[in-house]
Amino acid sequence: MLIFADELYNEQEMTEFNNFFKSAFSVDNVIFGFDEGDLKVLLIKRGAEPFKGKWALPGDLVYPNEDLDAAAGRVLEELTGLREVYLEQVKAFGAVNRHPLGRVITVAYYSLIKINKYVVTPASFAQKAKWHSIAEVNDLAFDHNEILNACFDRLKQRVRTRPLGFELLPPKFTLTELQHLYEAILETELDKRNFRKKILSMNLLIDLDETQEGVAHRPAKLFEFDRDRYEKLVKDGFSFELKESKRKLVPTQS
Amino acid sequence: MLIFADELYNEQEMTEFNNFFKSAFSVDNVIFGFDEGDLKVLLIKRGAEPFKGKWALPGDLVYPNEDLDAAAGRVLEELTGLREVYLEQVKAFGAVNRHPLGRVITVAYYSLIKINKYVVTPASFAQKAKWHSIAEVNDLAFDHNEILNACFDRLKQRVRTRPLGFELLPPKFTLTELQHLYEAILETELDKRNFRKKILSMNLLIDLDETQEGVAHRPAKLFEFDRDRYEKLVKDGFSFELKESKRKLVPTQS
DNA sequence: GCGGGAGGTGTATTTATTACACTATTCCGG
DNA sequence: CCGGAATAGTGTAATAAATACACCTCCCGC
Repeated sequence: MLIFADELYNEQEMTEFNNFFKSAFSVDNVIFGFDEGDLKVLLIKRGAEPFKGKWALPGDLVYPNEDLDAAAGRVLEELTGLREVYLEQVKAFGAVNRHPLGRVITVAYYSLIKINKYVVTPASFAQKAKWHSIAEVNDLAFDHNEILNACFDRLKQRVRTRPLGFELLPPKFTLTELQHLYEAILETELDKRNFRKKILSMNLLIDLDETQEGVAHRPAKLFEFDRDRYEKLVKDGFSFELKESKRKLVPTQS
Repeated sequence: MLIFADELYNEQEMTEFNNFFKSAFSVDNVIFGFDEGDLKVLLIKRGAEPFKGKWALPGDLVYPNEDLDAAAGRVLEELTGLREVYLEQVKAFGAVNRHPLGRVITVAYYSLIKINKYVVTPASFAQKAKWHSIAEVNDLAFDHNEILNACFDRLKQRVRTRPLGFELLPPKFTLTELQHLYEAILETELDKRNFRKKILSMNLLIDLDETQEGVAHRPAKLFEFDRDRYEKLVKDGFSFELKESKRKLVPTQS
């Protein structure tokens, strides 16, 4: 059977196809948070087969009248109560045998949330949700390790070129906290002076003229992300797009 | 009905789900080629409703026992006869109404082929396949404009950081041809001297000590992509990964 | 042999990245 | 109230990368 081109997508083919081929699509959401200097991911312990007892990414089948992005947002909201957070699709995973019970293609998303805003939801599954340090995650259900890695890689890439870090921090933060966040995401150490120079040169931080309280040392200044200015820059066509320095294959245009 | 977490993915739910919700998934493939100084994309004229007579990306439903990537490869091979070409998944498109006849989630891929290797296949649909200059594509069927744009953006991004251009050129090429290719992909002009300096500093080109023939001017030297060296570099952990220069948010590590 | 046409080449300037170490401020305990 | 612990905060010099820019070369065909 060749379904192709002209034949593709006409009604009869589609019905036929559906009749002999049961399938479903789902979304899986890698929910990132940042706490205690560690990048974390929210996992759910499976209470049923397959993979009963294993940790898995939160996910769900996509509803008939639901856009793909909406499904990912719903998973997030049902689990955390949060809406309007940063959410980005990464890619689809569709190996034939990725799901032991049937053919399920899943689309992976990641989201960035302020972990202190996360409230344990009353839903029954919530008690089985738990934050895991990204370094300590191992052996997830299904192909979820692969999905997690893909999402983490995407986050690493994004964070270098767009001011995403702020999505993971409370509204007021210190430069050191911000640096630790970047270090956790990039899995590397950064030079303090260079980091500050770079971040401040973006002009996207508002100096609140406030300082930390309750610390046993010189308190750090607090900053706020200037979302308005960021959005204005983006709207005016200012690009936070990819430029690279070393080993670049093509000269950057001026 | 809440299908979630614990409940998610068990057999009963999946069967139920399938019974009341007919759906399908497909792949669409943006096939890029380069000819006459222009970046081209291979489109198919639809011979049936919906969108009869409109140009569309080649695509197909994913077969039951076929990995997602394999489906994309099959679409490419059926259309062009080519295997083992560069093929990369970009993302999934899953708006509820993206397909007028039902719920179809599609996963977009792009591939890079040497256009002169493309042979018109004997299949019936082949006569309706045609290369279009990317600048002249407009008003495709379904959401295929959006898909094309996403794939083109991804290609632009990739070509800056990985030596992909060679996939689109014949085995032997001149530096000017290579530059024109990059210009077509990046939609910008590049400085000849800087481009050559950069490309040659990669050390991924083999100078064949041959020259063009049959041109009415000084013939250019021919080069070949050093695939072995490239693969060795990748294997040895040399990274062609993203680095950016201007407006970078985080200092690059040494 | 000369005119057309693309091929090929180098340097100086500007900008970005990196490396690097000490002083400042606050809290706390003795 | 003094000293120590702990983190905050700051600048400059060296290196590396990106950019801008113009002329001579070579081959063909007439």
